[in-house]
Amino acid sequence: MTAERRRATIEDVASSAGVSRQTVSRAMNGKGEISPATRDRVLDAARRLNYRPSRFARGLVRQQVTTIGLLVTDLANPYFPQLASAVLATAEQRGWQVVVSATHGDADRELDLVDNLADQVDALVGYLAADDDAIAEHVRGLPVVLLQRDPDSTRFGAVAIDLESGTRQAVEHLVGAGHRDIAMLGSEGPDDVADVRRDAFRAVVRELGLDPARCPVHPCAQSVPDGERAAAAVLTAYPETTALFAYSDLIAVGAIRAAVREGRQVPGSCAVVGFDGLPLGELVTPALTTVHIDTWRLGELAVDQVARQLGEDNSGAAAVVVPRLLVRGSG
Amino acid sequence: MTAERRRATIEDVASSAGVSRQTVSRAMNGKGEISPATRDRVLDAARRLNYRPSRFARGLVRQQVTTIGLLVTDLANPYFPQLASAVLATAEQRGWQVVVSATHGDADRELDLVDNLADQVDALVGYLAADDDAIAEHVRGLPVVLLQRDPDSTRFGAVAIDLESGTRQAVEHLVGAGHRDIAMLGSEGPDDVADVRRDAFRAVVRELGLDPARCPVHPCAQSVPDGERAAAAVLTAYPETTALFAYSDLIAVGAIRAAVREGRQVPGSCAVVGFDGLPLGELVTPALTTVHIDTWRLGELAVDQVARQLGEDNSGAAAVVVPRLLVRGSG
DNA sequence: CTGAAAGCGCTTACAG
DNA sequence: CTGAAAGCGCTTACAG
Repeated sequence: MTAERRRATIEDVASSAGVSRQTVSRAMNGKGEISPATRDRVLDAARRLNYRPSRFARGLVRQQVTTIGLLVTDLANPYFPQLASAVLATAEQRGWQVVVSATHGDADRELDLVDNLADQVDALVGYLAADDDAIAEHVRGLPVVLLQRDPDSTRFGAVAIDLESGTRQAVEHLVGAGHRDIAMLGSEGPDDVADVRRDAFRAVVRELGLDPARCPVHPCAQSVPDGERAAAAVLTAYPETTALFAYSDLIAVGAIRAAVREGRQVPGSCAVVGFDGLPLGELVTPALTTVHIDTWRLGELAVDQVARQLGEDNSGAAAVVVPRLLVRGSG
Repeated sequence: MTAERRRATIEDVASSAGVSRQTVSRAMNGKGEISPATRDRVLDAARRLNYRPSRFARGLVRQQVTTIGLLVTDLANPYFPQLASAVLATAEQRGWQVVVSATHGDADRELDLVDNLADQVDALVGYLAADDDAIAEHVRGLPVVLLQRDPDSTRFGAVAIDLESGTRQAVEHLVGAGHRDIAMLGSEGPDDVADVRRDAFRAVVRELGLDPARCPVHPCAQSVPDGERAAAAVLTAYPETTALFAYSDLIAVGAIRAAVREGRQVPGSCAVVGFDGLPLGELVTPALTTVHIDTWRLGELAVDQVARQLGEDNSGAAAVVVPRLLVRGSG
């Protein structure tokens, strides 16, 4: 007799217990209409055979298992764990499962992953770089909630982050502390590429009556070493700079380092303000002043919106997360 | 006409395109044996109806979608993201999906989550506190790989971390630097509760001929503030201590702070060595010297072991991850 | 190249 | 309390 490869089915349990399939079903699902003796006999057989009902057969007949796909760039990026955590918790509360997938920032891969997920889940939540048409083609009617996207910019569900408000809070805070030469670190690319963050910074600079020439914007990738390099470059090119506004905490941590290395006191002779509100901001010295994004709320709102799209719930809520300045030590 | 609630089925597409179900199946699955014209017509109808084949029906008939469940304590704990990331990446390479679930350290919940996952996945990977019998009762024959568990201590699959080797590397390093008064921070509980970490530390202390009385072990929960408190307590109770060996990086970061606050130079008058090798160790000042655990490898090995248990692969590999000391600035 | 039949493993009425 | 029948939505041989 060879080792049993095949998984036990309801039929195996039924014949082993000497009953019909629907009696097995009753026992497994804790329904009434079954004598305790029979139930025990069936449950015993099930245990003995390591019987687990097929999720496919079950899902096919009772249409109520909900699984959502969560697509992030990279879980190892400190921005995502809390968001993912919130999505998991909120989904679990509703009895939903969450399949997680990571694009690693690869735009081509993104749509492949969407394809895979679309086959296996009931809704998709995530960071998608592709445009509406491309997404639509791949999700084929699957409910979608885009993270960190202006709801007006897409026909899919979306949860926005009010970057402009966050930026305003940061810059106002710096201006209130007397700063007039505030450089921004972290625009994504060259000037002719649309960049919400850079635009928000410039708008606020104008709004507050600052001199744009004294508030340069420096491109910078999203990492500590890149922040370090960019900050060093800015402080060299614009030595009169007294404050650095970074568009992510990772960049800001690098900026603190660079400033210190350049002989600046932080925040005394060079304030640094970050953006994100990651826990790691509390570990550096001085602790990072930053615009905190409530990523837990972001995840919650996204799952709520999925629920609405799935028609289980109609409570409306503005799908915008407004960041809040968190003043710690660096600025 | 009310809005269409029901999802389109293969039958809907078939009648809309004027063909039979199996022709739809052929078109959707890109099989041959279909004329281009028919295929286009079917695909058009499918697109129009937002048709996505039911994953349940499909899974039922072709038994080959593999989904694994990953159970962690809490994704927001900095120890888990990289592990989760590795599991996702390794699973994706095999074309597997990953459902993630978090226990939040709640032992009761743990088994509930196992129940849920056991219904929906083909194998389970994770941190489980429950004993073999309890796990067995809930997984009912599901392949299981336990993380950070000695393979000899369980009849399930397991990937171990050689904590003793890591501890030895750390303590030998400190002894090599001249330290004789080395306190350990982070035993889980009182002396009569089994604790691999504490035992390893004491064994190494003895092995290296240190005086156990000069190498006390202080209990401490896994967080920065707790590390701070514990370190302060130790430095007060044993002022001759010149090195702190923390059993996690979070604790170690707190220890650095406490030491600095107590007027110690780190590492000059008080060395600090952590355990885990988290990225955040590079952000603190001085950068944390730590015993690095290759969590990426841990995740890979776990998924490999799942593959073996599912019988898809038989390449054997020792399921042990040996940590490596990473000397940075703090010790 | 296309369709009629059977079956994947369950659950849900419906009889008895 | 228990079982025979039908069906969930697909795919896989098998005819034609």
